[in-house]
Amino acid sequence: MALLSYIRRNRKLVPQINKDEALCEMLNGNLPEGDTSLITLFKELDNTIKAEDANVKDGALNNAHGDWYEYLLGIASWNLFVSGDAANLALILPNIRQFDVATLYNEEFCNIIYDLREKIVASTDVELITSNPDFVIVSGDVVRQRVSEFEPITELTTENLNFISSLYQSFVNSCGFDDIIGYIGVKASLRPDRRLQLPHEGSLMKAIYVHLQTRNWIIDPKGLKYYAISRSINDSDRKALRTVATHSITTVHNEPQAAVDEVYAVDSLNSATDVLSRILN
Amino acid sequence: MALLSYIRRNRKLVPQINKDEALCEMLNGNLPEGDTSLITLFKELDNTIKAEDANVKDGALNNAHGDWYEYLLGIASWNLFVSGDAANLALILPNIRQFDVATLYNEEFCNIIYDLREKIVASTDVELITSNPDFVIVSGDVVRQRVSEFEPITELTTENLNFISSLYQSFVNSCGFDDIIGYIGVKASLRPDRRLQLPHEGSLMKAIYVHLQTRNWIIDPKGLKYYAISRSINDSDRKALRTVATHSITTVHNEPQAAVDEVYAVDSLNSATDVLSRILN
DNA sequence: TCGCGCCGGCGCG
DNA sequence: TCGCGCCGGCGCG
Repeated sequence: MALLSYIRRNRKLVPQINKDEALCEMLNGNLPEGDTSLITLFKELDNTIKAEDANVKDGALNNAHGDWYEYLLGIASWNLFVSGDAANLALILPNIRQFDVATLYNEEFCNIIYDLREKIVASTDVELITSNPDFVIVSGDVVRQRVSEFEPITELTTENLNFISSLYQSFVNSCGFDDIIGYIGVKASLRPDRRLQLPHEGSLMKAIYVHLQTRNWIIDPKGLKYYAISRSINDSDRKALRTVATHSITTVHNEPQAAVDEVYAVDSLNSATDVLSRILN
Repeated sequence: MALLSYIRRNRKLVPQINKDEALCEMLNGNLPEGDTSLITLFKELDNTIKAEDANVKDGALNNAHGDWYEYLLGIASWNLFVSGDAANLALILPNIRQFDVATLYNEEFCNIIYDLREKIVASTDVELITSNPDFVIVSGDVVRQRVSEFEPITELTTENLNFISSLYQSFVNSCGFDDIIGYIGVKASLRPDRRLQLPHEGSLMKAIYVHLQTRNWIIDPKGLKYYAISRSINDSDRKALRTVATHSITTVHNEPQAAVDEVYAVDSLNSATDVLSRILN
């Protein structure tokens, strides 16, 4: 069937979803309505895919949900910045094998991070490992320095999805200490085990930031923010995400600091815009 | 079919696996051979179950694998202690809603942990949350104080599974500072995201321990160990699990300390015995 | 080929 | 009822 261009079959005839094409084709190139529930929408898209090919595994849909959710948030962030209603921009990041987030900093700070990693490994065989955050928040200043065209995204096309997911490349080696405002951990859904990946990531990013600050005698820094966004969040999630960044509780000198600064439920493009205007201003 | 006592159907006719019974019945009450690969074994058990009822979902099997793996490690630990070849005992822990690990400590230390949690929450609305570790390692001394019968487990029965998974109850309020030697994070398999739950847990348990030590002026403490065990471990897993406990890198005074002290691949009862004799001695 | 980071569907108390 | 903590099956570079 020609319509099924977003489901392919590999050499073993296992169906494989092309995540970008699937989203664009099923939505006919249109962004979801502003108030459409993404929980509902993704279930409908799942049903469409399963109706096309019942052999599609749940794991494939799980995988797609993660990207779809990031794409829609990435578009909301871009459009908000283009409209002039956001001071800063949230950028989708690829995985850590594809991109080292430290290289967003200019050479000076990037080298300090390299140096920190090396020294820690060399002295004690201990590492500073977390997954790449889903989004990085960069300052509007650096965005205007590095990007020249600011057109809103009004259509869901694979070109547009490719644009927002590779935008980060424009910012390599271009951020000063204050140009990386923070990160966002994004999950389509939470579980009591998986949600702890967020405080881990927040803790590590903040510990590295504190180290940068110390090494450079930066007095009274702005601080690094780490936010979490999911389609649905309950009270236990909120409580767990208030977990302390452990580097801040061993001495009495510092106030204990949360690993995740704020947690937001975002289940539609409208709420994405609302939440991002709070985070990005 | 009468044989299917370990697959039940709820009111909506959805099949449900009784995890304990399933393991015992499928293995006919026998422990796996010492050199049987658990990866292979679990796949065979999955196939048996799916052959009985094709509607069993992968999620149900995932859930069962976690328990089966813990049961077998719990039995190996018990038998090792009973045989006299282990100084300490690793106990299966339930989830955090069912049991607060802090209550394993005697009243004095338990109250300090309560106090720490309260003060942190009251002062800064920040929490100290992680999932319960899968296993706690308690000293042989306290085991001999609290348990009177030491029979090896030679059969897989639901009674025996119930025994090893509720043994922890014997140790409530009975551990001094040095009687909780450490914890073990156990996962049947790892993924690059899920494996980070282990350093998070290790980091938090160690930060709490350091706090106990500080509050009690304990000089030169033994330290708290956090181990990780999985059926299969690759180089990236090992590297990620060497991630630093972040509380140990903010000051120059302490040596950076790993959140996870050692990582072991355990894919058979024999290797379980080998690894546990290293951890528990 | 494999490492990354994705997430839903559990059994149980 | 729901919170806990379980984990495999992805699409992609």
